[in-house]
Amino acid sequence: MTAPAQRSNEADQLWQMMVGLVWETRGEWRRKVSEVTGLPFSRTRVLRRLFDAPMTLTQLAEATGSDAPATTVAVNDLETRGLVERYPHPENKRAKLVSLTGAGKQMIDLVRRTVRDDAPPGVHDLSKTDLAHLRRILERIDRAAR
Amino acid sequence: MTAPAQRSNEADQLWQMMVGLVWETRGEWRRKVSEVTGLPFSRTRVLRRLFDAPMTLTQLAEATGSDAPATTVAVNDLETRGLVERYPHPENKRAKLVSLTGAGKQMIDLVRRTVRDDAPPGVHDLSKTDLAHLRRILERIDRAAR
DNA sequence: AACAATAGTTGTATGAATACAACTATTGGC
DNA sequence: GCCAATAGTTGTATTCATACAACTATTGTT
Repeated sequence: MTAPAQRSNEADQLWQMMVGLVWETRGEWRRKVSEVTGLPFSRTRVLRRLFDAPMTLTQLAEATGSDAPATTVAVNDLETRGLVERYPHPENKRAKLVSLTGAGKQMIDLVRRTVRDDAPPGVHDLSKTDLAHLRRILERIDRAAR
Repeated sequence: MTAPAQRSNEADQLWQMMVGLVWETRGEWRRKVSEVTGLPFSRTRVLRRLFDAPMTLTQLAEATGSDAPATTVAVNDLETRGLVERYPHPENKRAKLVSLTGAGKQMIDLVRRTVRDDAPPGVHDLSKTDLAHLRRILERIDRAAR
């Protein structure tokens, strides 16, 4: 028995809804991001992860949900394009740290500035108070996610 | 000038927060859906769109953001698997309507039941009233998105 | 010193998504 | 009846994403 049990509490169920809603609109967005950056989408995923701090290849692989070889290839590509650089890990000669170059950071900024994806109609139709509720709730979730 | 203007109103901004939150966690989800259904992900996208009502191929292509040939292939595949069926459009002999079979509906139910990827901690921590707010709001957005 | 585990690289294979050209069948306007 | 537009199909080519095997270099343990 796979026993679905009833882990289906309100929170998970709502999360599901949210994922579903967002997901439906992602195709377009991905396309735009690729168009603006001139990069395959998986590359920008890597860039995003590096925005806050440098990471080792292994950490990157973990963070992006891909494996080590794929990560190496992605970083090679990004390095060739001058968006990222590798340097030796200070404490572990096996490992390498990957960090964004200035150009890499600019690339992310570019995406954030230009690929504003518009909210679907339903969001625009929300009342002022509902928007306020939504903001408060999302901020709370966001804070907990860090 | 591309004139970004300030369409960046509250709604769009909140939407982007939502996307950001969901996107960061999207990791396993797609994989799980494919695993549970045994279908390429793009197929389940088609199924989802058909859940509410039958559509012509052209409408489907529009709704999924792919082109006509890709849609034909997807529908062929789904039809072979018995998840979907084509029948003639009552008013237009050129067009065909595609609708879910019983098995197709069950497939979507299956996904909804089994692939609930867990809500991040922040969601679980919300108060009862915030959960209620969130549900009401998401339902409203969802209804408008159809 | 020997050995298992970790970190990264290279190469290859496969499946998925996407795009395009070229075709048939039907429709509606003229 | 003629012709452009619409709806769908077939086939092909390309790029992406993903997974795996096999390898080198370093580390830490014993």
